[in-house]
Amino acid sequence: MVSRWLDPTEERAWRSYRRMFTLLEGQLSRELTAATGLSTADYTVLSNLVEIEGRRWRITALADHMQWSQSRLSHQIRRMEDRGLVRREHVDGDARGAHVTLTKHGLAAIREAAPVHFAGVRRHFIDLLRPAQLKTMGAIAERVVTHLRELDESAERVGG
Amino acid sequence: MVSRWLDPTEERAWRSYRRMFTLLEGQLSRELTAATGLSTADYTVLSNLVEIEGRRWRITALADHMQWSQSRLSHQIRRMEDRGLVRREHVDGDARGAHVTLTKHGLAAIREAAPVHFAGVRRHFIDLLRPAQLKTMGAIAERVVTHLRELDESAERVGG
DNA sequence: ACCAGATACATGACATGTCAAGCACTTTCT
DNA sequence: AGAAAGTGCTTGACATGTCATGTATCTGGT
Repeated sequence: MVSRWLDPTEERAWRSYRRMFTLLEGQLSRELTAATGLSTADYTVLSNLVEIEGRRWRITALADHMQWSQSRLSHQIRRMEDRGLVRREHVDGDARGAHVTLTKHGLAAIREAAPVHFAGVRRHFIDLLRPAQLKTMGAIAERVVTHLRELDESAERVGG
Repeated sequence: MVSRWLDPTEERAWRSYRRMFTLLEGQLSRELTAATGLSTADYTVLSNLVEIEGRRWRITALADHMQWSQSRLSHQIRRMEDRGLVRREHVDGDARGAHVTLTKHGLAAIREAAPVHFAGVRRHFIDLLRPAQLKTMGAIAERVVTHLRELDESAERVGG
């Protein structure tokens, strides 16, 4: 047998967490796409764009912020640009750089999609949980995120 | 502004949960691949195969169990078969069907990979949390999973 | 026995992600 | 100023996932 490196409570936490993620991700993504034609990736990019001053990001900064690889974002933006959701603009003072901004179409799309998205998050996650559970969920996730960030930083100091 | 469909506690729970997943998934997957050459998908398939009597699954049953689409599993198995990790076998009494089983190589691979995987899960997740948090994590995930299953079942009754 | 569906699985076309490399421009150091 | 190294972004090749469809087989009703 290969298992038994986790005790029952641990195994339950881990397995059900994984299963939750898979199912939840699928459900939200299906609902969003059915209602708006946007993929989760589209939605994430648009929602990041709409949430800042000027609605304009440097590509690398946005990739960092989203924890996406720079190349992933570059591909994604190309596809979204092809569909008229976003636009690249040149950056004053750095001819290498590029800004991404929303087009009118992109702005309309995110405004239509956001309620759908939040309704799903509420219905399939938030509203199922008691306030204390929500707090604990936040605490758990922040603990793990902090740990992984520290790991990443110390790896950077060592590796390069 | 588009946000404000979630209050601060809700938003913290949701956002940090998403961020946790992204980072954790990435970390575990990198560690596993670096140490063993297996992808997370490979690992999941192998670990499901090794955990049952006879180490043999019908493809559809395995796909169901893993919550994967049948076609996804079919593609995955083809690739793993090419690398000698699994093998398809015909099923007595149903010429349409196919079993998947581990090869010797696949069995060796999962035995080598499992400790690596569990060590990562421990280090980057389980051991960061207090017992009460683990319990709550389990309860949260089970609540969500139950809800999504019910949703799915009622959709099946209506849709098809 | 026969035919109309159901089932089990595979496959092709296409969307998306990763990794390594390529380009063009900038900065730094002398 | 000029070369080396760094930055910001794109790109191509390839791995992986989805969706629709294809193919073979099986089942149930007549």
